[in-house]
Amino acid sequence: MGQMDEAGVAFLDAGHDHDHCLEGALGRAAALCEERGVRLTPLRKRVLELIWSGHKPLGAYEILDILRTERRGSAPPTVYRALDFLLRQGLVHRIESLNSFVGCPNPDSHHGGQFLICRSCGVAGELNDSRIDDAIRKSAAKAGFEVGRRTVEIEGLCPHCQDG
Amino acid sequence: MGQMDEAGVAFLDAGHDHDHCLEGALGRAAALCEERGVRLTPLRKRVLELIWSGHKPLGAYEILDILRTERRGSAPPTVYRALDFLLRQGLVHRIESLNSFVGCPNPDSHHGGQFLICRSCGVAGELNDSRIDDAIRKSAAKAGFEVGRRTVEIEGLCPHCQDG
DNA sequence: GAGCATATTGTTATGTTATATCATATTCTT
DNA sequence: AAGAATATGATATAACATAACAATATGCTC
Repeated sequence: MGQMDEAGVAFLDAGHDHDHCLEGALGRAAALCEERGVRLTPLRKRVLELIWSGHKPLGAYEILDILRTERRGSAPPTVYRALDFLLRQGLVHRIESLNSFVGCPNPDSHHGGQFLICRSCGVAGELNDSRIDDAIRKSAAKAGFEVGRRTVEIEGLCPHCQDG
Repeated sequence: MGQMDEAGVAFLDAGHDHDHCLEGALGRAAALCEERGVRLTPLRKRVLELIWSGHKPLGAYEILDILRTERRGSAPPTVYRALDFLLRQGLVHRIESLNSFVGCPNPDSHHGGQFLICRSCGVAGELNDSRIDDAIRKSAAKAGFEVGRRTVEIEGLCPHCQDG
């Protein structure tokens, strides 16, 4: 699996081993939670797993539809509470422009994600380009604005979908 | 009223004439629609006016609550249709992270806006820093991604709200 | 391991945001 | 004036999210 550089993104990983990526993500998540003394319960783990099972952002109700087939009594709060936990731990990101959620490949450092979202196939790749962040910080500083959470979501066409 | 530079933003305009800003926006909107052969009907104009009546992004249902006091039969589609029109004409922007809408100070050129949004007072200032856009374009190009709509929303504290 | 505090999940209800659909009315074109 | 296209009225429902309280599980102290 390709190593991510500063601006690396999933789209580049052609010979991408998806199962390995999922297992890796779950393993890192478990380790991180252990380290932090927070509980990655079966429910939370399952939701994270569902989110990581593809690179397409998943809506809360899509997750719920799957959970309902597995756990009786699943309801919207079931999902939203698990998502709250995963968001707080930096294990998933919310894509504002899609009301959806994706796994975070770098959960160690809390960061606002930058996303490239393909309008054709729906895949979302996370970018973490410090130059974008620098440009934002400089521009905000010029306006005397103290920067908090950043939302950067770029809709467009991924390399695989540009041919058609 | 302060002239906007490349990265100018409403927060900087201390001796800011608000009514003039509103009238200016409505005037420009009317001229643009005339030019484009599209109709800025009374309803659409009123919605735009409501959005421009403050610098805080307005939710569709906030707009609706006001419309209901003015036009019998106002309903969600009334608002969303007007918003669709205004968005298509570039007269307003949608703030994804707030599910809200703000007026666009530069409706001539279609562009994805960049916003600084104060978590304390709620005011949203539009930025249009080409360096942020350049950084995004470069980073996307590196990933082979064809850039479409950009969503850049920075939550934080505006100069006026940093004292407390 | 019994008792207690805390955290997690179950359950029901409701709030908020957005769209589908069809009817009616207005405007533009010829 | 007739017909096409656009805009609005009206009703219903879909999609997204949270409030509030009950029940259960977990961790801690003794």
